[in-house]
Amino acid sequence: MKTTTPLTRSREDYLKAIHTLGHERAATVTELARALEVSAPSVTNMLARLSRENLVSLGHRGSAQLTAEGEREALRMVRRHRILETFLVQVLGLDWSEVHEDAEVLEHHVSERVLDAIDRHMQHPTEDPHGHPIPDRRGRLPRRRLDPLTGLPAGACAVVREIRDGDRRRMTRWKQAGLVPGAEVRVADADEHDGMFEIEVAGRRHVLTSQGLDGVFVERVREGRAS
Amino acid sequence: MKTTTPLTRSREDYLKAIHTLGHERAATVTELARALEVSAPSVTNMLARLSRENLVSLGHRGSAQLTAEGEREALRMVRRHRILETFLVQVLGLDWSEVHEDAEVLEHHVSERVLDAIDRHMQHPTEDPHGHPIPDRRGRLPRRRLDPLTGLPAGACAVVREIRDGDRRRMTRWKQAGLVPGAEVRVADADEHDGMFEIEVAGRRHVLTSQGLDGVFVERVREGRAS
DNA sequence: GACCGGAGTTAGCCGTAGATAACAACCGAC
DNA sequence: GTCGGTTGTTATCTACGGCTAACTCCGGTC
Repeated sequence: MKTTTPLTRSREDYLKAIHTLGHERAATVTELARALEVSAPSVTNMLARLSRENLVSLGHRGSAQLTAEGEREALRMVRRHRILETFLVQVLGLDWSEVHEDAEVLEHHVSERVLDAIDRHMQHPTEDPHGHPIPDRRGRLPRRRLDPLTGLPAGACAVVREIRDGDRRRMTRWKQAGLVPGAEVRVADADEHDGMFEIEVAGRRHVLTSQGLDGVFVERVREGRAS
Repeated sequence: MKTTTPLTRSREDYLKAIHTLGHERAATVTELARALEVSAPSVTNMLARLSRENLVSLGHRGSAQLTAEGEREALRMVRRHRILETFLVQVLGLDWSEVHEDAEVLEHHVSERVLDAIDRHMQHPTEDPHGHPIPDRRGRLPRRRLDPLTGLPAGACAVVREIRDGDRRRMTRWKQAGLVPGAEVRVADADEHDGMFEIEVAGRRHVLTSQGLDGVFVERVREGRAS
């Protein structure tokens, strides 16, 4: 085993992107280029390096899958990112819709020591402000079964569990509507034809398109407590 | 005025080094090479760039002095560094003898927004854990007149004000001896010939060489309160 | 005033990680 | 089965910020 050189920022970004894109499946060059905002040749190039370094294994038509080691590194980054986001919101009082970019930078530069101190300071949180579970030090992540809010039938009740990082404006809108992790929602009306969605959060009604709700994940609840 | 590209990490390091080396005078290539742990040609090279960008002005034999703009940037980095060190110690509970390296990295990567939040969280501290004053947002720094502890005559009393970042082992030793900002010291004996120094801190006596005390700065106090 | 040594510079190289342009390979449609 | 568009690759270039080797330049000493 060679002396492990610390990963560069770029590598860490690629590994994380492959991880989030490739849940169970492999990530293609084009997907990665879009996700990382680089050109396709740059991706091919970097994938070749990561493959040489045994962090990814290349599949059909250049698609990439993480090796065990790559997966470990990716989860390490996910952990760092989520701890930092939680910190920025809980301790520094920043807004959860705007901390993503900062965490994105800091996750690459905070030392293990400082990260641990931050984690300790917050008493080892298990969820970030968007509701995502934080992997433990060994990279283990509780597997949950969540449904996209837009998949629920009219009348269903659920608790919001995760807001998957998307566009900031959308997140702000959701937040204003009360769609934050932990909130109870009732689907008042779901029209499959035109994609209109009427939901009730904390007693208030909101009408949104199902596109506009893409990224909100919930856990269904049996009985409807909201009216 | 051209659209200001943000400085790179390297440039920020050079500016800071020139600032700390060149108190009133210019910094030479060799000094910078040593301080930044790079080769002399690298320094010449970077100084040429910084000069082109109007951040430093070159003097006799390549020596560098900060321009007004360079000075502003350097003080910006000093401010960031000190705020971060204070944060690491006060909020995260890390040890003041070991936070330097972390602050050194983070000062380049923390966004203005996060830095402000940190500053706010600590209620705008004016001194870092080593006693150094923190420049305000406009880069102003209270000018103080401090004396090196080793410059005091036998019998003199003083309050420790600054510990200038040196070697970690030395800092730890000083800390164990009680030589921290705010501590009162009495010089029990100062032998100019052999450089032996006997000091009294918090009632305990310590014998050190004047070399071993280089970096401790104090403010003299008239009457000796310690016995 | 010649010479030596240290300080600085010049020339040319390396690795990282991007980019574009041009080519190849594959897939689906017809 | 051929064609067109999508997808990926190759070749080559760029910028940054390092490096070494080999020079020049300057300040003193003898």
